[in-house]
Amino acid sequence: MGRVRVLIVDDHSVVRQGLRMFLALDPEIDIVAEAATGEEAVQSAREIRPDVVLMDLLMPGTGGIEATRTIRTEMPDVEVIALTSVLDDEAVTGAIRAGAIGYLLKNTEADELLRAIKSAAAGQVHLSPEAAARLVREVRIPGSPEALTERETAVLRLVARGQANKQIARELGVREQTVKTHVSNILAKLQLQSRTQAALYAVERGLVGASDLGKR
Amino acid sequence: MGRVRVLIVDDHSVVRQGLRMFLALDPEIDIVAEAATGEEAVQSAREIRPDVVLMDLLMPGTGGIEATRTIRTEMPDVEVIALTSVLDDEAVTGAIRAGAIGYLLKNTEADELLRAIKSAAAGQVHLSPEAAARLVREVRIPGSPEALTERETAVLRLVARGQANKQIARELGVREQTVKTHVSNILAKLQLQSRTQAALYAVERGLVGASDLGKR
DNA sequence: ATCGGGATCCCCCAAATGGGGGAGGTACAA
DNA sequence: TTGTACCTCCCCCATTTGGGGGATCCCGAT
Repeated sequence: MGRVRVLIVDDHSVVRQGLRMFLALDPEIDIVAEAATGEEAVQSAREIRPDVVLMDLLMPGTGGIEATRTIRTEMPDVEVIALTSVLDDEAVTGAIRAGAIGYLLKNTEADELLRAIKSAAAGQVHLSPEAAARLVREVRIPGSPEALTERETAVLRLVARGQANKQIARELGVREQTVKTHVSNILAKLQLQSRTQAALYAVERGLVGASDLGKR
Repeated sequence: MGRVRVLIVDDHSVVRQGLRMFLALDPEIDIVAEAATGEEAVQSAREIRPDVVLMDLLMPGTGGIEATRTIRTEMPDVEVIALTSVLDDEAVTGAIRAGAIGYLLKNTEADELLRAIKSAAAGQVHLSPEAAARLVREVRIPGSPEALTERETAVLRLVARGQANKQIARELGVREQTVKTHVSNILAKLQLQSRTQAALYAVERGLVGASDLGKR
């Protein structure tokens, strides 16, 4: 196949310059356009149909996530890589839900960025390790359950084994109060009403090994 | 006759790997497919018509017992061997009632597992000694302590969908008091301490379909 | 240096849950 | 007829659960 045709979207021209500079060094990459806003990005994507869009998420006006969603629904063959300086759960999961195939931080090395672009052109997912970590915690499901913390996950795992707060507290070496707090937060984040629902939720997601169910 | 065509069903890929590894050593065994859920197992059985299905009972979603029932009613020529890590009366009798021809624990020796598979392919019953013991006891004592009544089963099914007593009462058209009584009796019969445990118990036994879990 | 997230604990309080009784009704079988 | 099992509902009461505050500590990032 030919060179990978790339659209760069970022509101800072310096960033665009920098990206173009060092992406141009790769003979397989072809920078076909640039955009400074979400609207421009969508417009440009419509006209030139790039293979890959490098999309900054933090932009004035139509944000990168919104632009990503529009592009992906209108042009499923155009892959979008989210490129941003911040790493937070909402941005990561939002971008992925909007249809981004990759998520990279701006401090990624040159060669990793190149690999990501080529992967995306081939339709393969490429996430920065950090972004991937965020994602696995957040199971992709409508209703956008917020990511549970490590401790909360541990508690949920025990809830899903049918244990009462008191038992969990003993097992984790904390007060029952603490467990109660965690359980409350879990229910709030997952938008559930009872520990039984939480337990079922965990089982559905395979958060507990099926074999663990018998451990009573 | 030719080699015994086997379908492995287990939600843990490690277990599948392990089983395939050491079953592949026998020249008479042919692993033709694997499945990770009850649905997959049924689907796969329909497509490839294995001689024997090695079925894990403890799986998230459609449990192994339910899958066994479906396979055996649809495809009587496909034999199912229940393979699980836990040994309890409900699982044993449930699996047998669902149509399993064998019941083995996961810690059985390699050669016994092989014998069981070949026996199953020949339509012969093969139970682990412990399972056999449970079974005779169950048959001899029909008034088994774990037999839930029809109404109790209905209640348990709703408990396993994460519903509160009040909701269940409304759904069944009775007082909340009645539901409480049923739940208490269920817990007593199954020797459990909480509704969460009851819900998990029901899921393990495939009392609720995987699709039901989402019905909240 | 400050800010925020995470974990830990506390109080109060309402609701849900679970266990112990009992008590009608029906239906089916000994 | 007399059980017996099942379903239904009730009372009382202890415990558990869940929600609302708030507080402290630690740690990592800004």
